[in-house]
Amino acid sequence: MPQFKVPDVAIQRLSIYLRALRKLEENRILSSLKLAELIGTSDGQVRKDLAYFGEFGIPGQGYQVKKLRREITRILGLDRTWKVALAGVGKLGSALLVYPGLRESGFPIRVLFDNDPAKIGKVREGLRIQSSETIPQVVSQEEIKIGIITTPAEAAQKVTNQLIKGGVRGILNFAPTIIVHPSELKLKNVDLSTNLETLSYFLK
Amino acid sequence: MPQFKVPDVAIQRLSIYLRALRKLEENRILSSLKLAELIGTSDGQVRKDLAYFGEFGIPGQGYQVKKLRREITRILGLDRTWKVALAGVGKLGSALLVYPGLRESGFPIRVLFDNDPAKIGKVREGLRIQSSETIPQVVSQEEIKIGIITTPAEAAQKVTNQLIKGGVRGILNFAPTIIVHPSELKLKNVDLSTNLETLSYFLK
DNA sequence: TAGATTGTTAATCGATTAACAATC
DNA sequence: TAGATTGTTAATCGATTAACAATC
Repeated sequence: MPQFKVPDVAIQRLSIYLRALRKLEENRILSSLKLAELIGTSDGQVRKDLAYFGEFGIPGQGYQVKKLRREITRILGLDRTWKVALAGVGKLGSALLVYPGLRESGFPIRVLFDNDPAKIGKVREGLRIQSSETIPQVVSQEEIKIGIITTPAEAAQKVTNQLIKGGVRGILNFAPTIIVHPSELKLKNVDLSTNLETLSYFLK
Repeated sequence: MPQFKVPDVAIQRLSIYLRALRKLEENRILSSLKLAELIGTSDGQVRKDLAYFGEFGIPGQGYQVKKLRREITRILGLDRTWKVALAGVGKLGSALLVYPGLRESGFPIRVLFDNDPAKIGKVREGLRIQSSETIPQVVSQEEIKIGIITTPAEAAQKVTNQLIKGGVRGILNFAPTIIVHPSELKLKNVDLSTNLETLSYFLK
């Protein structure tokens, strides 16, 4: 593992390389160029991204799919399960809850929070919806490190603070708002309206 | 409007500036530094982003909220409505369909497509689900320029090709797969698993 | 006028691309 | 050995930050 900082975009590409590798025959060998073509980047970019973490290929030959898959899985920390807390069980939250992809990729949702009294106590997918007030205790007790926020924009900041209090270190935020946070927290925003507005600009 | 290329990230920030401006009193004047603080960037960055498109401030004073709001709205092409086609009416697609934010921000979903015979013909939110086979005709007839893809990964490429055939020029893709596309198409990927896997790396 | 803040240029930083010696 | 492809260094490109003259 490198001491220096690896750019965020490089990590994102590792995740995409891994997705491509999963579709390939285990015993196959492929070159950086072939892998690059599969995902629409350059061979140099592939080698550069991998070089941050070590030497995984054979000069003159290429990379063994099985080995590369295993290495990237390890680099990304995907050789384990990360329990997830979901805050905000509205339409979008419910969609994520029943989406099998989360569990399949090792990020099972294990606790649900909402601040609507009408929802608290209800059971969804076998999980009881709990009051947002209890976030710090529950999250800390369950040793959850990742949160997904699907609350309305107004609630996102408070929920973030509570998740942090409970020991969460990474958050995926779907609420369309800027969240103030300490640098120790890794926050990724998934911003629907910003994406659409960017499209609008380019179509104009 | 500038002839040269404006970086994608700058456009994204304009969208975020606009969101902050919408919350402020119309007649207020604020400095680039104040705006920057609201969204967590630097004053220089704000001025640089705006400078791509013109001069909107008063030296020594700052920016009038009302005017800046209007200008950014115009720059992003948000002074109109963009009809949207939704392909894939599963859990995620349904969540987006009932999400009021899309209509409110000027991107109303107007046509639904799915390739599941059990769904075709059903009505959701007043819209009849149509066969994916009819995408080119329907999209072209309705003059739709933006598509949202919430199909399984396997269907995304075909649906993209059909949307392009119908005249769509911008796509927001939620399917976890690489989509091959001509450079005339503006494609934005919203990739849940890549986001989570990036979190995993940083928490490890 | 003095103080504040813009618009813009120059300096810095960081990521991507090109190129090639080393290696199988 | 000849051909292919890696790992890595140097060159290029592009975006961010710093700094300041112009302006209200």
